Amino acid sequence: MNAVRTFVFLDLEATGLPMDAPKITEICLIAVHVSSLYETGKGQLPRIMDKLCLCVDPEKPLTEKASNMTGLSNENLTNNEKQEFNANLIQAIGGFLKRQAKPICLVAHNGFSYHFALLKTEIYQLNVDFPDETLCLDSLHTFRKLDTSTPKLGSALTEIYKGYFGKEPPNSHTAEGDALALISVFICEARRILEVAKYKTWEEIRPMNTKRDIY
DNA sequence: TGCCAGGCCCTCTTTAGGGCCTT
Repeated sequence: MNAVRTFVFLDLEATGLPMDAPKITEICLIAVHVSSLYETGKGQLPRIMDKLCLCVDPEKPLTEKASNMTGLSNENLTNNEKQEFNANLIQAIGGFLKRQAKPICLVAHNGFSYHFALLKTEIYQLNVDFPDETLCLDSLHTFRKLDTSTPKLGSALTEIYKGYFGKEPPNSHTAEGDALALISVFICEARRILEVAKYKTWEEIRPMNTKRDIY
């Protein structure tokens, strides 16, 4: 396997958790070249980042908790005339990824069980898919593999961030805010993370359980 | 009618159960 040249940090906001058969309400992809991961100091963000952030009409009600947490609602998404998860969005993501140096690795916190799985479910419903050679890395699993004795870290993204920076991550529970927080902590441990990283291919990602009616 | 994820990790484990993490 060729060494990853671009890490694309992914965060989704959605109508709920997997038991709610969620639909995406916001997606953010931030692409960072591997050289920037090594050259950026702790507490700084890379100067060169490509960002794609899109709000999405989920076409189903948000749970109250999800709406309160994210600040997104069916009302404000509709009032802003956001489109559903459709071919335009897939085309935008596809074009964004094509601009990045390959191989590409998507990174998300709890990605294997949530973000990648949900994104794959939504993409499948449009009868399209990402290239199978796209790699995926779950930062939740990866951080748990690290020796976190100093500082003592929880494994939630906010806890990991507080462990390194001693404060709450800014703009938490917005897709861009969480993606940037993930980049910040990833940079703190980039070399160690890449030593223990266990990648999956996009093909290996299991879609989120869809046995319940999602419409 | 009721339906309530799932992969990973830890331990009071391995013939299992429970908690974490994501909105």
